[in-house]
Amino acid sequence: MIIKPTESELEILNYLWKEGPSTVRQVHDFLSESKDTGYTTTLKLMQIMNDKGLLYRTENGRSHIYVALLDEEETQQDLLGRFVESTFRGSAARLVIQALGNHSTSKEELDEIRELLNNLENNRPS
Amino acid sequence: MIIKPTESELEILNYLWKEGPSTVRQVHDFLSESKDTGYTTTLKLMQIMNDKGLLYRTENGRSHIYVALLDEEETQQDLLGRFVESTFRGSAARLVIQALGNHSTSKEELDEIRELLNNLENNRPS
DNA sequence: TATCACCTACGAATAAGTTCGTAACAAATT
DNA sequence: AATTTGTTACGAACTTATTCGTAGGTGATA
Repeated sequence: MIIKPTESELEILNYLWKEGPSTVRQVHDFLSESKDTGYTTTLKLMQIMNDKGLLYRTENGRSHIYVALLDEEETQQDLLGRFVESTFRGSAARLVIQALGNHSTSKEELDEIRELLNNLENNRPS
Repeated sequence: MIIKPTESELEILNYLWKEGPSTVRQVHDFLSESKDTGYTTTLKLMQIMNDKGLLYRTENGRSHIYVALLDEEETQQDLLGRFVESTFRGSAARLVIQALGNHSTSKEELDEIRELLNNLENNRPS
């Protein structure tokens, strides 16, 4: 799937990835906490996403239950690639350095990253 | 400056950050290599960016020389913050892991990251 | 001097994304 | 039975970004 979800679509996908199959009502109630848009806006967006093939839905009484059809990691990977390209002119290393330097990260996460770093270095000659 | 440059604006900013003060012609010639749009499109974009305060320009004979008014690192930082939020639900660590795992990074860069990691861990109790 | 090349200015068309109002329907409540 | 509540459908307005055509000017060239 080579689709780039829009900003609003991504918010919806994030909810579905985290919470699993959900109704428009559930998605909207969540989005409302941080956003000030009407119910029909969320509804319309999810209908469009359904048309585009980003979501799949099944009937459930008088409402629908929606599921994300895009894979979370795959989508993140794709967006990350574009972002590195457009914002860091292709340098993933510079992005990583800025990300680590300016966002709080737990010791566990830092250890996980260090582990990854060791693996990378070992599997890479030169 | 709390401005979010658009995709096209960022392309122009990237050129100006890298190459320094430039004319529309220079910017356009570069963008043309990877994009298929007319000269007046680039011109219009840079005029709009000038109006918005993203660029500053000085007269130079019958043409203009443009300079980026946004700071490169500051802008990257801002965009990175948004990106982590929208695409990785706020987890910079997950972004870093995906970035390191899927983009080729040189040994020198890996070392630099490791160095940074050590500093972070030292300056962080718990 | 006439033409050509290169520049700016800017209105306007196009495209993409977002938002909402209204209609229609069914179930639940009074 | 009438009203309220919650749902989908969908057209249309609005907003933002991108793109280009055309006009107008100036200097170099034929």
